[in-house]
Amino acid sequence: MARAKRSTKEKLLDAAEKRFARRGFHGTSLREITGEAGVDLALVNYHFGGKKPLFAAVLERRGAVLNEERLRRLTEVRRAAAPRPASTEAVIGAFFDPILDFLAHAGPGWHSYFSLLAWVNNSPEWGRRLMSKTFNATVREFIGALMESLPGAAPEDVFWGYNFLTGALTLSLAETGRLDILSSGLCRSTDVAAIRARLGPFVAAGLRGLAQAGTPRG
Amino acid sequence: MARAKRSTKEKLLDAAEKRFARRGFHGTSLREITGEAGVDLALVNYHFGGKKPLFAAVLERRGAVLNEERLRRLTEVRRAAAPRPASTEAVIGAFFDPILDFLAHAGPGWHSYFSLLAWVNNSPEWGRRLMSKTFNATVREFIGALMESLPGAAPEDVFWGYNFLTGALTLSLAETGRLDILSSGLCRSTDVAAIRARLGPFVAAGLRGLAQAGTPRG
DNA sequence: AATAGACTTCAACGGTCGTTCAATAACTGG
DNA sequence: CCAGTTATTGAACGACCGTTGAAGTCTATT
Repeated sequence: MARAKRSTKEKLLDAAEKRFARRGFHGTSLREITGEAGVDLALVNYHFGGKKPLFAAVLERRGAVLNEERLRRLTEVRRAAAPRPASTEAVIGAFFDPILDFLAHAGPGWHSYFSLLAWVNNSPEWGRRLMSKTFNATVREFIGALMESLPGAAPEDVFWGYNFLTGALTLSLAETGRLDILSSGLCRSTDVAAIRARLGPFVAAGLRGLAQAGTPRG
Repeated sequence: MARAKRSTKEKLLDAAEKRFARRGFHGTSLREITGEAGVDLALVNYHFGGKKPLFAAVLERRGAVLNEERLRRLTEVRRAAAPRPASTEAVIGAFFDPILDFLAHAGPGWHSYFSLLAWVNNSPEWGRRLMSKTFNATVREFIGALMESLPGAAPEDVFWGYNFLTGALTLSLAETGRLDILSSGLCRSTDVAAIRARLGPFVAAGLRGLAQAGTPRG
């Protein structure tokens, strides 16, 4: 075994990530989490200080990794295009591809994490504070890059475009299985390659369409 | 008072709709709901048979109204375009406009309902069964109409396009307030007119882009 | 080996949950 | 007005919740 033993904290984070992703914050009990982690109930409070801090820690752990990778790719596509601004497609790729790469090649933890992220992003209860705290700085960078890639587009249109973009991404990550039923099995919610092939073109075309439709208005 | 007194069932549905929309199924207690409704706790079980049946009834009540209005408009745009298929924009309008009209001109109940719908749609726990039961028949009609409006598009692309479309809609309905923060107040999550002006153009362009990008693949 | 500190265990606390049931009240058709 | 149904009340049930504190174990340093 080359792998070091997982610490108690990591066991708890992994188990919490998995359970929170499936049933949300209120639908998951600490006894479920500690049971799955094989760890005593009281250790949640010892290591994290409570249920809510544990939830926040789950979101933060991979969120930091995701932010770093996204910014790395954004810098890359910007440098490749300099001195012109990066294209809309390239910016979108830097935003989506880290997620899709982690989903395709990393462990099942990322699967749960993105499912949880989809849940949080649509939650009025958590979406505002928690998402903003972890992701706002990075997202603002990307929105800025999108504005540069769409000269003449109204800022409001780009903000709303980002909202639609992340909504489309979010529902794809939630893996509710509904698309499977709707398409009678033709499409599968878990098909990362299918998302990769389609989500980018969809939102790039959407953003351009929105920018063009919006310009004459202003 | 021209309005008839609300029945106990309606009071419970209204209160449950409001509370479930804000904190989800597990985050809302029956005592909260009955307290807000001003009725006795035991009446939930008397009238609905339990918490889960109440939740399903909340989803079903306005879902039936929404389905009816959507299908009415779909029939209308199809007849107006006959014998040619309805345009992608017209089909999308028949799908979105009932929601936006209810939001803009009907009572606050619809507001809570759509927020709840956004929550359910992204939930792995409820999204599959409950959404499918109430909405699949109608949604299949719309997907069929979208396919007719995009001749040559691969069915898989249209199914995925619908997934992105409904994801973008869903996040807009969730009203998490995150867009307000991201845009420093420039955009407001609750601005129905802003959604109406942008969501249609965005997804129409996205669907066309997806269909065009997909065709050479097949 | 002794000691200090970090970690883990166990049992229990008060509180809230969804649900149930017998009783009472309100309504309705005769 | 009465009988029979429907609706409402109030209290209570057992189960599970998040959190706590005291006691025990492990680890590293002296």
